[in-house]
Amino acid sequence: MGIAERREREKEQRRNMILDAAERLFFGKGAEATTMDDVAELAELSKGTLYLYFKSKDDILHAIHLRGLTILRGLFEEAVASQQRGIDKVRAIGDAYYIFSEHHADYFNAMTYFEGGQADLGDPHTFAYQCHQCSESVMKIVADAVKTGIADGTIRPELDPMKTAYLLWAQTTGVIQMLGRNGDHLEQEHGFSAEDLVPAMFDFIGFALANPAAGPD
Amino acid sequence: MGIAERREREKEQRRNMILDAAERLFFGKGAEATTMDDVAELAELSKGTLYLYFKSKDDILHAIHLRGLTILRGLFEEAVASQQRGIDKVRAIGDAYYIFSEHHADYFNAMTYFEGGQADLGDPHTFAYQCHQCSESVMKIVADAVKTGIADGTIRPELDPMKTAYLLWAQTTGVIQMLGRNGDHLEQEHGFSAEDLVPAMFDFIGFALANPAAGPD
DNA sequence: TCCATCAACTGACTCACGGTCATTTAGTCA
DNA sequence: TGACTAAATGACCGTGAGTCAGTTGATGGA
Repeated sequence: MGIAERREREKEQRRNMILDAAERLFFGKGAEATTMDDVAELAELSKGTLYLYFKSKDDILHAIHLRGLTILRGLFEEAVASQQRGIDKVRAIGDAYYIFSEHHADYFNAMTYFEGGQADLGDPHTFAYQCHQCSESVMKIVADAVKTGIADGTIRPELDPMKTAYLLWAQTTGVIQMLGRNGDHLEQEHGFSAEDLVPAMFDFIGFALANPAAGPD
Repeated sequence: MGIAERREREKEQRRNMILDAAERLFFGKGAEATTMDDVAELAELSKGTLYLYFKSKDDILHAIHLRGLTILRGLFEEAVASQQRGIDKVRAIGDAYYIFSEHHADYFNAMTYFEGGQADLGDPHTFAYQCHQCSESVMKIVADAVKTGIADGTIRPELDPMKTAYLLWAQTTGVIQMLGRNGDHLEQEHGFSAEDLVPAMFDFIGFALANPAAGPD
């Protein structure tokens, strides 16, 4: 009876073991430098087997991306629940993002990996599609926080919530991405670090969102 | 006498012809989908010859990136010269960036191509190094504009010019990059386009920079 | 005019890697 | 026990970046 279910469970477990192996390698020496043979060896499987569980190397990367997004969504949900005023919710989301960028730096980099690669919407079974869905739901959390802020008067009413959510997301991602690439250089050339820049960015965003008609913080 | 100089000139010309060919292909069907053999064929050279002029495919991409940066720097210099007040200079830079993103969309994408690839500082002969130098000089233009704005009271004095320059750059790049990836999706899913979002972002930045102690715009 | 030199150029080759598929292994059930 | 099928294998393929031993042709001296 339960055989099909057990098989399903085992399949899921194996998929996760492959992901664990891939993660260790990708996070250790970079996704680019890791071959599918490397992953297969660490996972103690043949390369062919990997392709029974994932469509491609990119699919694995998307699966890891999805893990990161899922963690992030959880943090965002907590952040939103922890505050009352809309502007504070957005700020808390920002802080959560920052914490995520420190505690899960590897996921950040994985989430950054995809160059200009268009994810093909088509097949809902790819992890790329699930990533898309998940990041859409993350955007919704941010947009709702902005909406709350507009309703309670703490955020400028002329802002469009969804547009603002995407702006915040893209801006923040851009900064984090830049830090990953140039962080070391910035530190030794200009004397400021990621730990300086990210909070500065959030202050920045606070200024852009705050409704001047509202009372002080 | 002039032979060495002529050789030098011809070498530069040939390098540019290779770049022209590479650009046409990269811009036409994407850098990823273009092979070095494609470039060689269009340039009417053998593949081996390409490697006499460029260290690698990435080196060619960096050279194209450099072309884009050079154009951009010119636009930024004009923008800065066209305004008196610091805040207006920054705004003009933003507009110039936007114009660049429309009129030279291909360069934008090329500039975006580099995933998380650390440019090796080491060799000053690589185009990656020159790109780094050039974007450093672009940052300096932005930082100087911010500095001017702080001096004339139009920009919040507590901002660090260089830090702010990098923030503006990274945020803007993040937004443009996101638009390149998700632009179509945003349009048909949420009903707003790149043409809506980019100006919105600049307004955003205006709010974050403006010195409330200064008079109205 | 002829030859030595050397930079520019060539293209067949290597090698690494993502992805495939015919075949083998092992678990399940009548 | 044998038939059936899902899971796994690893030799193999195609592609594309990068290499290098050899060729070409302009230059400049004798």
